[in-house]
Amino acid sequence: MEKLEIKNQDSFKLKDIFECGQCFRWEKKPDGSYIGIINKGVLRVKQDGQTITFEGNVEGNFKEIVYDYFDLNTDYKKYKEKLSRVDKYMKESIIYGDGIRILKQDLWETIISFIISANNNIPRIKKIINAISEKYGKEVEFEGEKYYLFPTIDELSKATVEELRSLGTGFRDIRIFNTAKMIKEKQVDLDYIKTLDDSEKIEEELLKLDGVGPKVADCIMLFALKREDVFPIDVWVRRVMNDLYIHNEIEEKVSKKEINKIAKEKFGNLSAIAQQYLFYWKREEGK
DNA sequence: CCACAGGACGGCT
DNA sequence: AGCCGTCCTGTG
Repeated sequence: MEKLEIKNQDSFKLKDIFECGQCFRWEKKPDGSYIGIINKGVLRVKQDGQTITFEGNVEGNFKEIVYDYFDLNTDYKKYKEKLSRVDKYMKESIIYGDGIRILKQDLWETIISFIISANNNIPRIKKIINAISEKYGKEVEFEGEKYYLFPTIDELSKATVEELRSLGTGFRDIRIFNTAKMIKEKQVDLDYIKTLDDSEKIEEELLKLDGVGPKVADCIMLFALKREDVFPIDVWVRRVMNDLYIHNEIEEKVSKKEINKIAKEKFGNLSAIAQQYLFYWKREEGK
């Protein structure tokens, strides 16, 4: 068991990070800490004000993995200062979601997770990902309990469509099956994608995968590849953007094109970060 | 029992 | 290019 303590950490709140809709494998424990299964192992994170404690077992250098996963080398104050100047809405949303950070998650796991997210809600997405991990992933032990890592490409490629369906994936079964196959056979090469600089080129590659449309591609690019210039548009984002900036009487009529244009104008190359604050603010408010 | 919520896709114009 | 019906499961 390894341990790392960080003091004076700003822009870090467990709830904001784990419940802003970016991740599916973190659970809150009765003592307020969170336990998460990342691709390299199991972690527990505790927070006492500005002091954060990470404990766990991971493959590789513990500190490096924690810093990388929690994006601890990025100064969120800079983002927040810049975006607060956009308008009063951004300012308010940043006060609300002050502790948000964008996690840097595993690309393969993020692709499958967000294919599952299509037309789906968070509790069910979590349930499906846990079921898939339990069936195909490696078992690991942490504090005397059993956990299951998200399956590797090879492990998940062994799944049949029928098995995937039985795990509750619904109509997404074939999409997961096809995408796993395409990635295993390197029709879409994840290592190649990681070397790409141009967001448009990355999107083009991701869209080749079955079950990956514009929204899912943007989420993958943001949550696994740290692209700050994307703008994933789901019903909530459309709702927020219409309420704040567009004011169309029929929300469904607002086109993605129009939303993207306004996002570019207002938030520039930080559109993805702005979207996280806005989304979290309005979604929590609407609960 | 029904209505509703949530994106990708394919067939249509 | 844009519109719309369909896909599955959980909730109220």
